[in-house]
Amino acid sequence: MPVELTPSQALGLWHAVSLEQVRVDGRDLTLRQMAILLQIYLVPPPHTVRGLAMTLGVTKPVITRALDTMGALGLVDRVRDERDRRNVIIKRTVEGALYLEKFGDLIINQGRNLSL
Amino acid sequence: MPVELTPSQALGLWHAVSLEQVRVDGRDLTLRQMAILLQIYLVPPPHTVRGLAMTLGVTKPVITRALDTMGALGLVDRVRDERDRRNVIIKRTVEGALYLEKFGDLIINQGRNLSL
DNA sequence: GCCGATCGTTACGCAAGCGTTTCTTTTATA
DNA sequence: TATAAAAGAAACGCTTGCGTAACGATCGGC
Repeated sequence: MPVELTPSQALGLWHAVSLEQVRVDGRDLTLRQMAILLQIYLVPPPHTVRGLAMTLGVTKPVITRALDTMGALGLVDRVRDERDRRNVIIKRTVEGALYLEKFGDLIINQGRNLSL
Repeated sequence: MPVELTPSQALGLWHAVSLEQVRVDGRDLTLRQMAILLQIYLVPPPHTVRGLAMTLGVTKPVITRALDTMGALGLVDRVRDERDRRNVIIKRTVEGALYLEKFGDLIINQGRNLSL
């Protein structure tokens, strides 16, 4: 089920959502952090630091730091993998799910309000 | 012409675009910078520092710094307003227009590839 | 012409992200 | 069992963005 957008709609949607997100959310996640968060919540687990780093095309410390930040915000959680204790499994949280649910609503509403 | 999206489509679109943008673009504009850039290019001029600050709901130094950064990247330009020399008029650039055109294409393509 | 108001910038100390490198723990292999 | 490899975190110096406060330049009203 593809989404067909005109150039005006595409940029207009991004514009409206970015604007509203800046105005409303004090947290101000970076694009990388947002990409990581969405990857964790939209792609089936398990998620590891190394896996996320490869998917995003960034180094591992970037993922570690992003998880530190978003963990402090309660958006994600980390648990040792007991089957291979070198790994860390990144877990979703209720707060993170709520955050993305609200963000999804924001996108939907701004898309609905587009009048270009 | 509204855009109707399901929650999966909304978050899936944001996910795909963010991911691709992280992988491809080394510039890594913040959400605020992106919102400012889109405001400049999608809303009829003139744009001033104060106006952008009010629209975004942020302080003026935030705008000044964002314009510094994006100006260094060639994405925007600044010109003194000769009618009221206190003002600075923010100008669009060819490079900025190309940047957003490519970004719009990215959104359109990722939307088209959505298969949720 | 003066003086308060407005506009954008700059300065300051601080927090957060970056890339690279090093370290610790754990696992796999010879 | 000794050793190499792998995963994630921590350390390092650096860059960039932040909020607040102060600043110089310019305008408008008296």
